[in-house]
Amino acid sequence: MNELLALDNQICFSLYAANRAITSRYRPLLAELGLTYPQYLVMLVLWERASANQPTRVSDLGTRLRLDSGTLTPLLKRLALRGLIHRERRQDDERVVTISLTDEGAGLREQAAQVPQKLLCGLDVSPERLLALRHELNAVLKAIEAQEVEEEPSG
Amino acid sequence: MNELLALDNQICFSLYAANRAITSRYRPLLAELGLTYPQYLVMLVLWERASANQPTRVSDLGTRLRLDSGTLTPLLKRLALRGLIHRERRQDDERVVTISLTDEGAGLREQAAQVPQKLLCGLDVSPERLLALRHELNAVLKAIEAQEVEEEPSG
DNA sequence: TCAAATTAAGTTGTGTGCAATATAAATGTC
DNA sequence: GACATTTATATTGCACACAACTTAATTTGA
Repeated sequence: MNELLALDNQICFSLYAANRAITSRYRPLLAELGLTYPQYLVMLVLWERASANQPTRVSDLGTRLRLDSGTLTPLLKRLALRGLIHRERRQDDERVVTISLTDEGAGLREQAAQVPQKLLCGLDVSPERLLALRHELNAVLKAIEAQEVEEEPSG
Repeated sequence: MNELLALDNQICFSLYAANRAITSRYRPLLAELGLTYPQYLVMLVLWERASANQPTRVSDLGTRLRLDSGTLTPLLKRLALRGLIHRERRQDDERVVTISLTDEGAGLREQAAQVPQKLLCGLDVSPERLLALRHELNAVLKAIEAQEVEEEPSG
């Protein structure tokens, strides 16, 4: 009876289960917008950067979302197929693909603005508590990522 | 600049990123055992139930891990192929498949017992803080799942 | 008792994640 | 200026997740 191995004592399982549970709450709301959850995250980044007039490369999305091209390339192709974004090779550096919003993609933001409230209302956890949880998660994320840099001192 | 839509203000993104970050820390440790992360979770449940002499059905794993047969069936086939488990249709109810550990599967527990410590040491977050985070995550998970039952009162 | 409903697991198809590798363009170096 | 190195993205292959559907066995109930 190794207590350390008990499923309920694994922080990783709590994260795993909570993440999937939250995602499953988003799914029907995002389906109304015709988006999957990772596609929604990509759109959030694009909306954010567009309103700051920042052009966005595939690698910018990767850095922000911690995703590589193996995930992003097909996802972006689907968003392009849906008419929400443009993918364009940059003239002065043909290695780079620039992602920009179409009018439809930019317009979708208004509908998306409803999503966070819709999700929170009906969830029996106070906003303060969620805020605290978010801060804790970010701290753990930071600690893990700091460790990764530490272990690859390939400078 | 809709603050509600800012990526950094999305609890869901913190969960998503932290979950993948933690999982990526597990990956090399579990690779030594020849397990993926979801396979590890299944083994945790099997070890736990075996030490309590509880037989385990596919649906027991599904309930505990919140996974359906579409995920579990192929995963369990891979574990069986690896020689860690047996899959057997129950005699008295042929709809049910019982999962049991092979000797090798049971023996793997000793190696797995090293995993949690290995993961925690090197992570610059205090155990107390992780414990608090786990409790918070479980509370949110419970709130979400309570809501699901509430919305499907199909009794 | 026997057809309808329910239950348990399996199958199929789509969309991630991620490792490994490939391709092509730019950069650095001699 | 030719060649090795680096950089940015794309491709391939595998393993989840999950919705939708199928199959087969059991239970229910008129």
